[in-house]
Amino acid sequence: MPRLQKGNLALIGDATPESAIARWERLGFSLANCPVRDVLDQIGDKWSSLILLTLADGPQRFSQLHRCVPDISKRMLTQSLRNLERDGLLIRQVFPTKPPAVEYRLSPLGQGILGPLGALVGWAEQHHDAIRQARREFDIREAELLA
Amino acid sequence: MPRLQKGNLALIGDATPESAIARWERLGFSLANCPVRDVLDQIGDKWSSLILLTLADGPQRFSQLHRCVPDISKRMLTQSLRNLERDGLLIRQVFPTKPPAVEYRLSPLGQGILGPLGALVGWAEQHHDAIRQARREFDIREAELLA
DNA sequence: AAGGATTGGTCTATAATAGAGACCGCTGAA
DNA sequence: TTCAGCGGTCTCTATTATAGACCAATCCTT
Repeated sequence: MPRLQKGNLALIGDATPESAIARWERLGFSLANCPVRDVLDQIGDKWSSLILLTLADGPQRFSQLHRCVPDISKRMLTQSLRNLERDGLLIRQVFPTKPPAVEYRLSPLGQGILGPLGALVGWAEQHHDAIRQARREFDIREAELLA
Repeated sequence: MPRLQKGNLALIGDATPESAIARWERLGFSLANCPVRDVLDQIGDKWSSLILLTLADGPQRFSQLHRCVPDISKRMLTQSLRNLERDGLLIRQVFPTKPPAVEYRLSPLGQGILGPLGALVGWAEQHHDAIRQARREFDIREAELLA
């Protein structure tokens, strides 16, 4: 149920002349067709980006991935792999050996996302210290307010 | 509780000569100090990236943001803003008017993440159709298996 | 030949998290 | 007076994640 009704639209944009909705539309986030929410919500979850980065080094089998991403449960690994496969970012290939071996590897689409994803990871690494210091300072300020 | 004990470490790396742990270390994901998990888990949640992108256009007040990000609840908006503020990505400024006005704006750090984040959004926009088609095909294949 | 480990998962029970929406004191406008 | 908006907080419920048992088949060790 959308919280933003027609009746409110006229009221939007009190600080900027351009309305919020118009700004979203201009940026391509038309709610019904928003790549940010539709794509980033998937790969932005707790495990997907980790899996993609792990597969960057080459194909891996299920149990290998389970060991490579240490804290993930089998259930979440299965689920994340299914989502990534559904989005076409990786390919699941079953070898009919006994017992069957299952290999996961990046699709061309999945290879393609490594660029932007790597840039974000690079940024995170580069500013990790600054972020952690900001957290420490915030927590100190918060503790002072309670005291 | 980590699922990866010392006892298992010797068993890792059956397909590749390099062990999984060594690979993680080489990539900088030292578990205790992993920027991917420590940073991307925060900004990779459902709302934070949306908020950052909204603030890219300029400072916004609480209620403006609430209208700009249509489906978010006040609770989650407060929480997301607090997290982003704690990480030093945005600045919360209270104007002592009556009633007080609260303005949120990107910090220099927050401005900096717009680059990598924008690259990822750009990628998402560019490949949105391919992803949606992959999903359709996956769902069709799945339905066929059930039939 | 028995016991254990490994394969790729599924299933259930429980813990953590997200969301809906009521509520708050205060102010300005109708 | 009554209503809307401000910037939230609070509670209750619904959704989601996690831990961990379990599975059948196959191998290796003893």
